[in-house]
Amino acid sequence: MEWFRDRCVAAGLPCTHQRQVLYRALLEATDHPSPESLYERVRQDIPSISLGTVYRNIRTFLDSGLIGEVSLHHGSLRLEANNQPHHHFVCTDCRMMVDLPAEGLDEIHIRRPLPKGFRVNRFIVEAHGLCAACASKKTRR
Amino acid sequence: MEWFRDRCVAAGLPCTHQRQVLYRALLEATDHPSPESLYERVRQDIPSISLGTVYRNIRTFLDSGLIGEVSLHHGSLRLEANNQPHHHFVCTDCRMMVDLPAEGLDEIHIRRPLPKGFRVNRFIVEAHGLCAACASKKTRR
DNA sequence: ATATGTGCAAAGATTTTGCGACCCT
DNA sequence: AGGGTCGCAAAATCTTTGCACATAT
Repeated sequence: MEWFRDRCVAAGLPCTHQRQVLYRALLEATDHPSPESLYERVRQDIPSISLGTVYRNIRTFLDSGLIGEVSLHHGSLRLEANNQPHHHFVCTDCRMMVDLPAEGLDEIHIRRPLPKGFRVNRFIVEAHGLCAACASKKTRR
Repeated sequence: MEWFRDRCVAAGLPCTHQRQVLYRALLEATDHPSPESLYERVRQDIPSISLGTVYRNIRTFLDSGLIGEVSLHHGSLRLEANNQPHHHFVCTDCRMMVDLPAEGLDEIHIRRPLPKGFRVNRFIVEAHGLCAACASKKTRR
């Protein structure tokens, strides 16, 4: 775990005790935890830590690319009436989303069994990248 | 649009003016709108509609399966430290999530060009379905 | 006529932010 | 020593809910 200190230095971040414990909790988690859930785990090591600090460091880690965000649209509900099978392109910068018709990608085949008892109804491909507007914004600087 | 009345009847829902306008706005949208964004659009037809009604009917539509939710984890941030390429299984009932190693699925090939200027960094497959616990809960009744 | 929906406003939940004390380098 | 972080509490967002009146069937 000493390499975490190096990654902090590389990112220009002070390596505080809170950050070490928080990052370790994220490494050990296999369930894509929420901030609240992480807070519970971290409190077992640092009972005095505040939820605000958890949120603040999560944002810091995300901005430095140390961790990833699974829920690209957690900010608010996103809806659709389209019930045809289709996929999505999501811009990781501005979070805009457009449909990709199912014919645009090859069908998906499972090569390994899913966990026991799981039933899949539909495979949705999320193409993560940059939309035209955000891509040109990035190259311009 | 008269068929919307039938779908309401089928779902046991009164077909109010607000619902008709809201549903039409969803049909016409191509951008996976948020509740707030829908509210703006619907207000052009019904200036007196309230944001609460929009939220309430969105929930009603979702529960009846008339529309779909794109953001399965909008409720809160979900994080991961795993930066290996992998996919996700998401339970549409309890929203739990597990990783599926990339080797478990065939590689994804694009057969149609993406919209001009878009850059894809990564394809992530979301397998939507029911986890073991939720699946057995459903069959039991 | 009755059950359900609507508008309004308050409450709940999640996330961000301002402030003074404290820690990392 | 000095800049950034921490804990705390208040503010900002997003969403749900209780209530009295209106609407759909």
